[in-house]
Amino acid sequence: MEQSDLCPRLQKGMDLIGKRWIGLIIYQLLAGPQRFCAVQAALPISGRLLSERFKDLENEGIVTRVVYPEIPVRIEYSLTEKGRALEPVVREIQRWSQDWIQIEQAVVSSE
Amino acid sequence: MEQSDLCPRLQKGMDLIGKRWIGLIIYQLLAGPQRFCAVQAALPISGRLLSERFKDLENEGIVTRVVYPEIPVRIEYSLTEKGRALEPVVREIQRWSQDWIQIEQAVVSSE
DNA sequence: AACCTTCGTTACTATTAGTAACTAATTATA
DNA sequence: TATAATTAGTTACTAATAGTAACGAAGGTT
Repeated sequence: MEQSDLCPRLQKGMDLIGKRWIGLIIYQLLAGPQRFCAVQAALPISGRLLSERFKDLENEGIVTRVVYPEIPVRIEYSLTEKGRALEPVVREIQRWSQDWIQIEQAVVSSE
Repeated sequence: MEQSDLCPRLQKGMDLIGKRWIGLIIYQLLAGPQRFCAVQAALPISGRLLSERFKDLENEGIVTRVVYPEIPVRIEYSLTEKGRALEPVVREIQRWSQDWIQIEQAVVSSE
């Protein structure tokens, strides 16, 4: 494993979106800032991993975390400009999925 | 982990491209049909995983595997129509990476 | 006091990734 | 004839990541 002239930026970008849950988390946040439990409710992801992913995304400058010291504390996650710039990527994945992925229906009986 | 009304197609699509190496393998094959060792030489991926990923991609109908019984056997992997349809996704990831990812340069000294 | 909510963390198991050595078929080289 | 080389993998093993479940802290409510 010692190559190559592969563009290191593309490599980093692919590593980022080629990581479980990242795409769907960004898709969720494209709908607007959301709190932890809202994202968790929208996706089949556990709290442990969501917490880990939010930290990664903060470190990458894709997501910001804002604390509102309210009744029970409210913490909102939202996309930065860098994060919103991923919208075309998500849109293209969405389009491809609609065009090329079919859902297999459970068939009860053909009688 | 029991939700939601998330589109199952998008979920499947995200699962697919949100898997390590998949994006870069497709990026490589967009340059044209290639043999196993060429893809391996172009990416920092081991034979074991590349073999596994090609099998997955064949099962998904994204890649086809053609055997040419030549001098040493030649086996070429290429994208199907479904695979080529991922080009816009790859292009958008490429564009985003160019725009938003910077490479940290190693600095020897500032003297 | 006992319980609820939100936003996590900790501890543990299961799955996936990475590394290295090996195989089979054929061909080239010493 | 043995030795090595190439292609396309596989096998065996270790390391890293994901998934599950239970717990914790900081408040508020009953």
